[in-house]
Amino acid sequence: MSGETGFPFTPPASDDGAMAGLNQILAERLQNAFDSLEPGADPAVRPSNRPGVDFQSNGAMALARRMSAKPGEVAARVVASAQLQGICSAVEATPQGFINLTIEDSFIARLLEEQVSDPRSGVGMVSIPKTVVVDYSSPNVAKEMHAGILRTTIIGDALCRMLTFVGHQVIRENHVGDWGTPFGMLIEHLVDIGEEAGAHELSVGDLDGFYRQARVAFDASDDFQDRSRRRVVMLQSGDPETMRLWRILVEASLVYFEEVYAKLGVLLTRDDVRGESFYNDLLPVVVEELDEDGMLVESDGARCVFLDGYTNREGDPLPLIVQKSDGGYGYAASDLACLRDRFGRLDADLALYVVGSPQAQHFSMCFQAASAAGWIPDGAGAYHVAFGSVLGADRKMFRTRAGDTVKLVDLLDEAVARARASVESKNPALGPDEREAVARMVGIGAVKYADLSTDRIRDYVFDWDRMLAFEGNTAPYLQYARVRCLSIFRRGEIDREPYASGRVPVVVSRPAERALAVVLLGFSEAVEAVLESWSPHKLCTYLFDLAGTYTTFFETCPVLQADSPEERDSRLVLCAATAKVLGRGLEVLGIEAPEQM
RNA sequence: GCCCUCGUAGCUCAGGGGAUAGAGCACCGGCCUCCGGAGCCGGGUGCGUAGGUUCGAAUCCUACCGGGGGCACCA
Repeated sequence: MSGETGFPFTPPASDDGAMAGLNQILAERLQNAFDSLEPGADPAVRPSNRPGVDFQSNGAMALARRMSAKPGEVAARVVASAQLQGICSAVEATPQGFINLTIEDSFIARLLEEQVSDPRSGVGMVSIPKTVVVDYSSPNVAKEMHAGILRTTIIGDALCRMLTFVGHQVIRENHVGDWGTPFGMLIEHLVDIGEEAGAHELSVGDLDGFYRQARVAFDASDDFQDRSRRRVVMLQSGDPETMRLWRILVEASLVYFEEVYAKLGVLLTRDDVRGESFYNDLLPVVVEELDEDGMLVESDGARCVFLDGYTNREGDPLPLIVQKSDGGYGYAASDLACLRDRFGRLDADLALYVVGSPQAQHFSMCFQAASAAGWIPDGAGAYHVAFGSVLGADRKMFRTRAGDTVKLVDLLDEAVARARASVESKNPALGPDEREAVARMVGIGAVKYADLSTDRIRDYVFDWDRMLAFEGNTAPYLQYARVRCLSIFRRGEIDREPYASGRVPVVVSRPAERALAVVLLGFSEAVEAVLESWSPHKLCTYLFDLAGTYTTFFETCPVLQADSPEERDSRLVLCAATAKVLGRGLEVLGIEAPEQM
């Protein structure tokens, strides 16, 4: 399996004995009943929006068609043989063939007690951990990290966290651009301004300034161009002095990257850096193996792989250029070497590429070529986790008012500054240290969540006011909802621990309590949904729904002033459980959540 | 020209074969001496167009329209 079409990978969750979601429990129970009519028939269990109904099974209608029977009768037969005692308080087969399922209150309560007792809030560990390589972020050495690097970094990081959470072995790969023809120019510029000045320039974080100056010198001087070209040759031949200068550039950039990653709060470290230079020695091997397989065709002096289904503007076959006519290697060679390395040396089961959608064709071709070359073993696969562009309010590429690309550090600093102002005005009682910490969590969280909460394939519109709002599907809203859950314990001077450990009985009687419990039980399935499609926004949608359901509960069900101690305790469990799920959900998205704000 | 992708309420977005398509913002009206008002309730002529598949289509297929992107040696 490869390419960007088709089902990406075996979904990792729920393949073990850990707690199953309600949906899954019902599906399993109904499966037997469906099997007795037609083995393997899909019960098609879905959440229901009918009043008083929790789930519905839609499988009887399709089955009735195949059996040439009446849908209502098939549904009735399923209902008659399904083992739902103790799980459902009401099961109704409608004449159209819907099966409406209402969960028994006590069953909900019992499951919730189990979930609360589980430190993982019901999200299981996979029984067969896979090795998943996640390629993300990939900034360029000696180039400023701009806002465009945000999406790959944030989405990739969230996926890494979730894969790790469910038990996979995750290998983060930061495919830093540290090699290629621009380095001739950059090194010569370093020589011109002196190493000390160069190091200073790079250390203050004005990487674009350095790059731009080099570019200007390159464009202005034939002599500089010649030197640059010669320098590229020296770099590629491993000239020691050139390599020393190159390392200065790389080192300065890596230090800078780590600063930005720390500010952003992502998992990437220096150990995850595997730049293009790493694959340098593998490029000739890639060419050789492709050649041995008879896959290489010379075209206009370049050595190419031609794949079915790809044509250029003229309708002629489009090559994947592995080796350019000048003997240099194209970036396809680098990505092919990368694939070969990840499935060969790293023994990956899955390689994810969190890269913008403009590169879809490139990856599609690379995956297909690597597959044809036999570098992707059976059962393994590569998948392009594509995403759309970040747009400004004008619907064009996100830029500063002056039209420049936005520096990532500036963007993050502004997010924190805006969050600080917001937190300051809304809770002046916070001490300065705490206020700063909260501002950081809220500001950075808002930026991340804005990026994660919409379908990654779409372009998204960057809007400070919307992402930092305390209303709507935002990080601050979720963080605040969690704070409200926690503040009840503080207000009541109640130790949270017993309520968050499953030792306190849960009773769901009021509709709002019941609704909240049912949503809480959907957490594991929300995580699964993300990993089935590499779409973090599905977890965001779930968390937003949870927060909204909690708010309704909070409005209609007094906790500290409940009618009885049992009711109060049960409601405290609901609060604790909501706080846990919100906290964990944000955590696996890579977003921190404060205790107070 | 070919390929990919997106098009859902005024705006920003969920929903991706199932019953009456949802949320936030904005706008209008109402509520609350109550655990954090950063609240709650009510208010809507909306699935780009046209066909097709299906018992059933916002969802799948085809064509078209509109936006974005890609299409030979930059990565």
